[in-house]
Amino acid sequence: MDKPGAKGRESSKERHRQMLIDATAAAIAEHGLAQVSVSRILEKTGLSRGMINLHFATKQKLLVEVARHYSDQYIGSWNSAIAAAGPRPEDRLRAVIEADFDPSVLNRRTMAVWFAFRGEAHSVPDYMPFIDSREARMNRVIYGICTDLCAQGPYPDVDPRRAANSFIAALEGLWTDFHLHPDDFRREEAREVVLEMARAYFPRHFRG
Amino acid sequence: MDKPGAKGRESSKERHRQMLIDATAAAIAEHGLAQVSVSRILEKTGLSRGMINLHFATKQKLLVEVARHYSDQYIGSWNSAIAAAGPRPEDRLRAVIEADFDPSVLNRRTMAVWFAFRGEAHSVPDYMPFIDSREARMNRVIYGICTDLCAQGPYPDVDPRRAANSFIAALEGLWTDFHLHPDDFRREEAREVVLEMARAYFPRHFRG
Amino acid sequence: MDKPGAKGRESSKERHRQMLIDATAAAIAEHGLAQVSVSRILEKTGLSRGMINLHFATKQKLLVEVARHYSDQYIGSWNSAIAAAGPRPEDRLRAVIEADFDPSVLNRRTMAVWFAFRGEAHSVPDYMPFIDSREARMNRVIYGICTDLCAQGPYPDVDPRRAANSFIAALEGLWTDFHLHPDDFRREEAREVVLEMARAYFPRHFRG
Amino acid sequence: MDKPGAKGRESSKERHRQMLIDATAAAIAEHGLAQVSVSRILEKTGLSRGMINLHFATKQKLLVEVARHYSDQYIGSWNSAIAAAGPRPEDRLRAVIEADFDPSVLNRRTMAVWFAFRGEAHSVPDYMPFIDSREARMNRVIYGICTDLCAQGPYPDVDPRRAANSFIAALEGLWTDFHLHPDDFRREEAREVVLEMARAYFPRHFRG
DNA sequence: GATGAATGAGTTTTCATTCAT
DNA sequence: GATGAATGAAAACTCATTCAT
Repeated sequence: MDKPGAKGRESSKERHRQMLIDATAAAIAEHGLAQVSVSRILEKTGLSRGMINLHFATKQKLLVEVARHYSDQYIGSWNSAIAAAGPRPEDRLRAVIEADFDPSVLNRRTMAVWFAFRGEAHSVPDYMPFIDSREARMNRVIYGICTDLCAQGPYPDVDPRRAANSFIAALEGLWTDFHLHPDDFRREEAREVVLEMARAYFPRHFRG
Repeated sequence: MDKPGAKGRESSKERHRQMLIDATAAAIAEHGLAQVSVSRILEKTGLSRGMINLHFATKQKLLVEVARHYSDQYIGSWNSAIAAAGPRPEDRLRAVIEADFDPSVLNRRTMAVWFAFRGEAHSVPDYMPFIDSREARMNRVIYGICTDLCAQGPYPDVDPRRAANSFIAALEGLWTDFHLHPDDFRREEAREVVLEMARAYFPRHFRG
Repeated sequence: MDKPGAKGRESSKERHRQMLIDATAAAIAEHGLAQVSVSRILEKTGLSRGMINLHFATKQKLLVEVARHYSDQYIGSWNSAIAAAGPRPEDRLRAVIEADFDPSVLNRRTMAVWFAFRGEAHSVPDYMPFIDSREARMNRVIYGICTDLCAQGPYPDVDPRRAANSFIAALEGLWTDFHLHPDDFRREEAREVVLEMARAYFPRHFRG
Repeated sequence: MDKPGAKGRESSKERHRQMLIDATAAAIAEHGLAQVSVSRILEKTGLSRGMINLHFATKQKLLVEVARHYSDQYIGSWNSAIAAAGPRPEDRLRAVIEADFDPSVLNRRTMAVWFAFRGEAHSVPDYMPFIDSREARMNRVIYGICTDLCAQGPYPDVDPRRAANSFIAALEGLWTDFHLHPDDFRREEAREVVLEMARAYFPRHFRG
């Protein structure tokens, strides 16, 4: 169908694209978004100067693709985790916590990228969709879980909306903690913190 | 003691310094840290080109002073809130929550500055002390509160360390929420979210 | 072996590099080293602003390359002159004198460059090697010549070390004379001055 | 005649003037003429920023005054040396040599200043008179000495004009040697080099 | 598709000079 | 006379982008 060699070229194109996205994330983690330059990205790849403009037209569009890439990856692993968890709300909450602290997501580079784009989200609106996607998804799923838990209660004093918000905020805050102090962060302890929150709100579901 | 006129000059010097810090914060909020340039800062002040280098030597040092300024301000208002709260742990926790959601701290510009510097904290280590100061203070105070509450319990299922971490994380996460969606943020509701957490952990202190 | 077109690009790169070195020397001669600016260099070439940083990274490194260039050129013509002179010390001394007063070396621009870098040699140590190379070479060769002449003497009153130093100093001093008063300088007369010195020290070799 | 205190002010004015000239020379020696800035001069004196413009109107005029100062000083010590030497040409030549190698003249700072201004002499014509003054004076005096020596000869092979030029050039060249390698320079040996030249030209006067 | 030399707008910084105090 | 904050032109350098090869 394609000309001979076309597939090889196609895949080298895709490979270059991916190299550039990885190198950009690395450069953000190493130098900070404000100090990322085309040269710094390229020196991590060995590719030629024109490459970014060839594949992404502008540096700014490459940055947007980086945001998209990490967002997609996060959403993907989240979806898998939820899908694998089964229907019980307590299992789903555990899955969500697990997913958020998984090293494939919660690692230095990913957090560096995530926090970098958040810092600029208002001034570069192109980044917003990829930041929002996390928030939206989380909101929906965790609110659903809390509603289910309350329904199975009785937890007369728990408002599912507020409980959901506190879980979301705590997960968010623990990411921040990791980002700022990755060396002191204890992943298992962080999970326990959120599970203990769950126990405080929903003792019947999380042992009581 | 001063030469005549020295006072007028002195105070205008200090005024200009402050103008530059304010303008820089405004520029960060408006354009993002990566897009802040000397020109953009100055056009907000009407001051002359050499001014930043005269007062701060370099743009980078001005940025550090901005970080310092917002950190100092935050710590100051926190300290006042705690000091005013009296000894009871439940009052102190309420004061802390109140302080963190006070519009003098939780507003667009301050959050923009806060999140901007966090994004670069690893690549520009000069920012770290001013970011860390918040974490350290919070940790100490909130852990103290939780310890007191547990001591006055009985809350056999609550670990004060973990409870403290979840409060810290939730406060942090709600700041993030404000930063990303200031238009949707409901300040009063956010306070309620944290108070409901408090009620879940410490029902006897926060009414049950 | 090269990609098509690479050769054309390559050679134009080298040509631009050379243009910048030439233009810098011209600017030094015209404005003085202290007044040489990137703009002044570029306006002599018609090249674009980024060119100096592209080819030399910094203006300072370009200046070092200018020093290297003139040093290399001087050493080269000196070596040829010595090589062509044959073994007899009187011929070699004549060749050395000839080389030092040759218009390819002793001309306004070259002297301007030479004296400019000497003026800064202590404060910009990068210049030193290129200034020293002249001194070292001269010392070695002229001392050798004087030793040979003395050996073929008898010149009981001549110390070859001192004679060599006086020739070196005189050649140096006549360069200075040219540099300061190029319009009054008489090249042929300058040669005669040194030859008469030679005759005073070594009458048997330089006719008596 | 003056108001009381006027003399004190007068002399403080003169003292400041002199401090600035000294500091400028020090800055030239330390940083090179091209790197001398008003700030660098002032930080050596502790004087206030406006001082240079107050005393010399512009930095450029201060530099000219530095050139004048060192020229005046050189000419002065030369004149004393000649005046003290008596009428005999061989004594006068000895005095001239002595004067040129005297540490009050031949020292790092003075040479740094001297060579710095020479480097810029063509591009800043204001420096020229102070550089030329040395050449002119030397020429006249040394030519006179050589003429006298020849007249008292017989030195049938010596042309007094050329002999004079070679002495001037050698003195010049030995200054250059000192400037470039002050650590290796042996003052006494340098004097001997010139005296041996004298002996070669004028054996009857300089013992043979 | 790929390269990397070239461009030039825009950046930060320096610095001689001015001038209100 | 003396001060030093302020100015703004000009400096060096950075860098995303272009485009001939």
